Amino acid sequence: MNTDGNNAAGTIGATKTSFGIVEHIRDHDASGVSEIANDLGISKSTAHNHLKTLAELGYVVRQGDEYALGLKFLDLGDHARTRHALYHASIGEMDDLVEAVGERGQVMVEENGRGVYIYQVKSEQGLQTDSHIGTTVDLHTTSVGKSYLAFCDEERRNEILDGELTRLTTKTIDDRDALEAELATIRERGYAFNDEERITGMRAVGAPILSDDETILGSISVSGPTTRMKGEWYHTEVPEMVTQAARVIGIRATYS
Amino acid sequence: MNTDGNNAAGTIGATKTSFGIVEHIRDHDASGVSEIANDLGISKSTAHNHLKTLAELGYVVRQGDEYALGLKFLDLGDHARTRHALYHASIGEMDDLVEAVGERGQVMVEENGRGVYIYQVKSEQGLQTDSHIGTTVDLHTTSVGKSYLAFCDEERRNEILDGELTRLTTKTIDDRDALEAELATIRERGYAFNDEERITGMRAVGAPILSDDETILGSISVSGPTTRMKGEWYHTEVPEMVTQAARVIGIRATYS
DNA sequence: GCGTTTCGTTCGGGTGGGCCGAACGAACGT
DNA sequence: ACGTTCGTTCGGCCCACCCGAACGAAACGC
Repeated sequence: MNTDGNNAAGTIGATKTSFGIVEHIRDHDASGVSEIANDLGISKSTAHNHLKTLAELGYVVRQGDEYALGLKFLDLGDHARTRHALYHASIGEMDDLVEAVGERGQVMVEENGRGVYIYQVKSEQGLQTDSHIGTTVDLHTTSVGKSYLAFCDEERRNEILDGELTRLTTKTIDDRDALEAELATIRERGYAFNDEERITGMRAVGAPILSDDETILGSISVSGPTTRMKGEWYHTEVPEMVTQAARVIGIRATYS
Repeated sequence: MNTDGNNAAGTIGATKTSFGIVEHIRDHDASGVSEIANDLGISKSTAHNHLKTLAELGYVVRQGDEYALGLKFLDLGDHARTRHALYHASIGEMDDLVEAVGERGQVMVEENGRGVYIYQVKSEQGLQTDSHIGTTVDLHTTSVGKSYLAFCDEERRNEILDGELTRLTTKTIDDRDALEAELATIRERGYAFNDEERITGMRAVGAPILSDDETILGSISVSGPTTRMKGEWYHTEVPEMVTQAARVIGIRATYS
């Protein structure tokens, strides 16, 4: 009765269902049994059994008559990012960078062909956007992502850029050749701009974090509205500060 | 062939196995198929199938010939704590508090009878301890936990303190009556001390975060070594600052 | 106050798939 | 070149996952 057919052989259906439920709860903040059963196309009793199991394990908690995500995921998430040397190396330095620039800063690593923010520092002028810790983004639409693409292996880059380049704004670079040209420029000067390529009205400056053996660990950026990110400040001073911070973080990451 | 027997009726075994694998990876940073199969008492092929499924979902990633936790957990963990109004309310204020006191600060909420740190601010004098984001602690062994116990419903307190009170140091309050007396004191003066009750050589000052309708949302604390946490500073000045911060956070949490 | 709806939960029964053991292939290290 | 150990694949058995139906509780409207 499943409409799928996308079952790779030798995979566990129950696990997929459990995580499907978890993700449903994540996307709705909290969910009830019937709602989940309807949305996922499973029976109420099945949804109930999964939730009972997840609750017993501590991964979901009851909130009145609904279920919410348990804080055990916080522990898992922390372990996941602690693996990355870049995380420890960037913490203090990013705070300094954000203070100096006065705009939001973020640290990104690549996973499964997408960029994941593992650390984020808010600036004084708190500007709400949709990016949180753990948010994933298309690499070609951000300054952090382009920094990464510019400095990773060509082989890996081809794997990542294999498919269609999604277009998020009118300025998104969705042509592969144009993107390669942009990456060459970034590779040459050592940092990347983002001029409203992901969100209209937002600009950013990013730079790669390189280990001492030239392998790329991830990248960092600061981002703010076009009203403040402009002129000499945006084109030379901020890039100077970002690349300097990236150098320091790279060094700290290699000696950890 | 399972040695357990602890299967509550109507729960999904495959889900338990999958999360068992995830937790094994967490505890070992990275694990291989055979290692997991041995430690969990399952066959290699079963472990393989679970890992294949988890990898397909993006919750584990291959690292050479081992598996590590994927950053998808970071997203889930962030959503789990974002549910708590206390998290947003405490961010800026805790940083200020830590700067003023000069010692590490943490924010705790209760889940399943244990305390979970959802935010932590390191101080200048970086002191390494074993507590991270997502760490769980016994409530009766910390200043945050005792603050919570002192101000939550009596009914809830009885549920939580039902079992044995684990003893972590010679100073841990492991007697129920003594603990109740301590809680009464805390309730009266509005804040809690921790004098080497969890880790020898560490002291802390904690205070509850109360919503305007007197319900408790969690608690905060600052903690440092006994060499610095002493005298008038520890006994009156720090408590003053902690309770003041707690008041502000409580107000911010109710109007969010 | 009573019908109505919708919630979460429990209960069996059927069968699909999860689990295992054995075999295979590759990568080391000696 | 050998032995060991890794990850992976392949069949088959039988258990447990999934479902549908029935139950109990709570919240609604008339």
